[in-house]
Amino acid sequence: MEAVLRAIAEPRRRAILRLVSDTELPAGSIAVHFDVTRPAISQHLGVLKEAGLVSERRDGTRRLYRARPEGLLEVRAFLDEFWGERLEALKHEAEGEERKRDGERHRVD
Amino acid sequence: MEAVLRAIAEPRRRAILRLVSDTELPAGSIAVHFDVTRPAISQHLGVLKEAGLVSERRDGTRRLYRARPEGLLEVRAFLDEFWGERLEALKHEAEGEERKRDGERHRVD
DNA sequence: CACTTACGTAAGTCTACACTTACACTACTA
DNA sequence: TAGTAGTGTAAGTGTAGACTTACGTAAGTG
Repeated sequence: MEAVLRAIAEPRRRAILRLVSDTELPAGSIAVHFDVTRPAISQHLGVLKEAGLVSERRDGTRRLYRARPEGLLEVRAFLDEFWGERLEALKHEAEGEERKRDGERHRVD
Repeated sequence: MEAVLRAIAEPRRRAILRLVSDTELPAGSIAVHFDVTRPAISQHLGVLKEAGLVSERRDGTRRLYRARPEGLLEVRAFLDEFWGERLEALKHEAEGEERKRDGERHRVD
């Protein structure tokens, strides 16, 4: 739980997660999207993997990374734990407000 | 968003949030639950307030804190953003597994 | 007006961490 | 086998942050 939260608290790591959320990518391809060095990204990937937020698969000399949505389940559980019902209510309120304001259609789960 | 995640990444601050999740408490009463000094807790409360996760109300010399569930909406939104449907599916799977395993009844939202 | 209560804030310390450069390693290729 | 591509790891640096003690401050109380 703590590892997951600390992992996603870092903006660069959230960006990495977005990159591999629906595509499997080698470390190098991920690194080129950022203005920090490749080893820095490698370390971020290590943190994400340690937290269970990405999986690693080897293909020759490359290492392919992909997001592991299950890793976020405990965060979801934390949110539901003591604020579940209240958050649900607030979410629907917010969506209602938004609908009123801009007429956009929203998913209601 | 980042402020919120950084705030809840710290275990002590999550504990504080639990304390004031359904009760309004003065800073001192919160501090006695922990083995760190009162100023440390005061600083944690400052971080939580800055992140919008607690509200502060003054009553004489005391400051009463209460959790602000709305502060977690953006985290909820982050989870839904690119993993919404997948997480939903996984959650129901997990609940199904649990039900099979221990026979407990679970809320299905 | 002193004094106390209930706090926040300042300043300093120690550790965690995001980053860098340099190096090691593994798999493939001529 | 030598060389190259793709990557992790080691070691060092600078900064953020969680903590401490000491002090400041606003609101009640004799």
